[in-house]
Amino acid sequence: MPKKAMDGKKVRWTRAQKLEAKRSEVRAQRDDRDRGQRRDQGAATRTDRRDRTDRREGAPSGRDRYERRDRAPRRDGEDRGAGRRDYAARDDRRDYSRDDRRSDRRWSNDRDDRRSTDRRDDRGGDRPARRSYRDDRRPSYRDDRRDDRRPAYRDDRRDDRRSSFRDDRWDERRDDRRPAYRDDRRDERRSSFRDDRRDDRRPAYRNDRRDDRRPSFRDDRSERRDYDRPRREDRATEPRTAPVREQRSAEPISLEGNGFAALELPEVLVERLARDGITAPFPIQVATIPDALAGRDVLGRGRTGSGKTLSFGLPMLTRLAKGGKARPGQPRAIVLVPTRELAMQVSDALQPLVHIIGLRHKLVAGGMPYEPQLSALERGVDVLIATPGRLIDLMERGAADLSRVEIAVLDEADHMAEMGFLEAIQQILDQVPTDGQRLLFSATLDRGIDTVVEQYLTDPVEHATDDGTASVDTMDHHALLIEPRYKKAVTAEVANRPGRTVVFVRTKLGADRVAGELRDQGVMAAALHGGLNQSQRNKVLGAFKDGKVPVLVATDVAARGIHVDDVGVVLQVDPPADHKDYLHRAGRTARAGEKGTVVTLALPHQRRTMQRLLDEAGVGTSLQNARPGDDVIRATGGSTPQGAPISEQDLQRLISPPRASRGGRSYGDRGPRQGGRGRYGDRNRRDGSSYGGRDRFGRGHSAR
DNA sequence: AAAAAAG
Repeated sequence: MPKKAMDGKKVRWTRAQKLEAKRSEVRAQRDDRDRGQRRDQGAATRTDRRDRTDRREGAPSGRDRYERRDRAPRRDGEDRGAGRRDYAARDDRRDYSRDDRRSDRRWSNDRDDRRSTDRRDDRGGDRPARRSYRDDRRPSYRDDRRDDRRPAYRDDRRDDRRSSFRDDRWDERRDDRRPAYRDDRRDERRSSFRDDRRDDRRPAYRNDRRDDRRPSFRDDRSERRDYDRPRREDRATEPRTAPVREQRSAEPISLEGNGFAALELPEVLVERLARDGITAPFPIQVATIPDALAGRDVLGRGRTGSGKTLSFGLPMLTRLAKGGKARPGQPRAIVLVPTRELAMQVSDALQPLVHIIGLRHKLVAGGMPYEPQLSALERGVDVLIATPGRLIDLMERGAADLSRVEIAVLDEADHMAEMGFLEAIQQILDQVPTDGQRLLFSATLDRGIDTVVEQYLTDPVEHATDDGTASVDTMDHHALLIEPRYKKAVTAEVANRPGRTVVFVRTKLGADRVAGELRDQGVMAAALHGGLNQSQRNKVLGAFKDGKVPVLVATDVAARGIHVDDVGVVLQVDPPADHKDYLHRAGRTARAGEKGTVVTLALPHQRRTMQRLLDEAGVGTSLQNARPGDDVIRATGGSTPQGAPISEQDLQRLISPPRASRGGRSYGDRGPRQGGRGRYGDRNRRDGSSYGGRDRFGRGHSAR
């Protein structure tokens, strides 16, 4: 790590940075032993990387040079945020307000222009010029970014990963008490893969596809398989006026008075939206679309359900359609989202628009087969909608090269800026050309989001369509103080209501447990959490969207972005961790102008935390005592459940109807099918039993 | 402290 001083400048570090440098050195030595002479290569690469960053962030002022040096170790260290934090914490910089910094950044970018201008005479220094993607600029990027850099990354990471892997296995070998669910997950995953591939189901799908879809996109779809289901359901629930196909082509669509047309979006897009009954843009769309169309970096805040997907989707597609063609392995835009469900939703929402404007998109996320994603990339894809893990994976495989990304979008950015995610996001965004457009959307604009904003956004326009607190006018908030012994009963009463209910719990185990308890009391409920394999997740979510399962018991996987209409009540069985989480969870109801109720349960020992949380969230309510049967609960529409216990098998039968039944049936005709479990009953039962095992385990705990 | 994201 002392190699860092290689550029000849004297380096001043804070203590923390020295420490980190020391650690890195130790790591490097260890790597040395492992890898022999590769080290040199790696060192050279590091310099390279730094060089590039300097170009982006560089500014001639002494202060800024200091800052750069100050930050340098970050690039090599594990924690890339560390340098910046230190910097922010330094006494002598306390007066250096955020605004100042921002204007500095703008300045530095101007300088960036000048540098390029020096190299190339024909470029103006103003933003539009900088934003253009010209062929002759590219080679320089490629030089910087490719070849020698990537291997270095790969080595680093692989090393880390390998060691952690080793530990894992080691643990397993000597430890019989290994966490149950880890094992479960691995099993499930494996079996799901096998299922995916083995596939006697495939023929049925293919028929299905041939029926109602145009052949030109068949390629793109060939991987759908399991993911097919929720997609359709999305489409069915998403625009409430879900038009039937024939209706669409029937009458010409008038763009008269169409709010989207007024935003100067291409007619094809406006028309396509109108066909789904989307003619009036939401406030956040009105606010952000013009700026995004103009190519500016946008920082958008809006409650989930406020239409953020279109806010970035429309301008993104419009700008992409204006020119250029995706080259193999080089997407022109990336949309990063924190969860797979969200990725699928975004992909679905954009799909008709992407296609109608003549572009190609691809969903790239974990838990899905690689091959379709690889081949789509190879063919060339304009928009990549991705979760960070798989995208990085593909980058490392050399399948995705981000050096020609013109537009980068971060959805639910506050979540992405959290510990553990941030690093991945940085790794990805570091690969994206610095002069591209960046759009950042989130329900809240803090939680360390500024790190990302400062690092990657240039002179962003900020649009917020609400004040960031809970909206009291469309949402009723109840906070109930209950005794522990009533918790189960109150939960069931609130959940036992007509319409959809989302129940939030803190842990995965808790989700399984509560869902089980609800079913025991005769309330049809299913758990959704990250411990389920992808196909289970899809099935559960699909069944919930279908209305087959009215109660979804979820961890915070579902807190953000999951878009289901008509969720009347959000019930928080476990209080959220902080007021942001409260708002995110609450955002699952009262979507798109509808009414909704948020009920939060708190136990006596949680009373004070809970009240503080309510205040912070800006919900104007306070805790009230409640027991089963109280009026408060009646007021939410809940009632004491009377039904007979629902078994695990009943649930499974409901959420994963026999596969064979799907072949040849049309869109609208997808109720539960009579006639038993069919040929694949066995498969279902096998899935179910592994799930049930965990469930019982969880319930056992709850008896305590 | 938990959850999410790569197998």
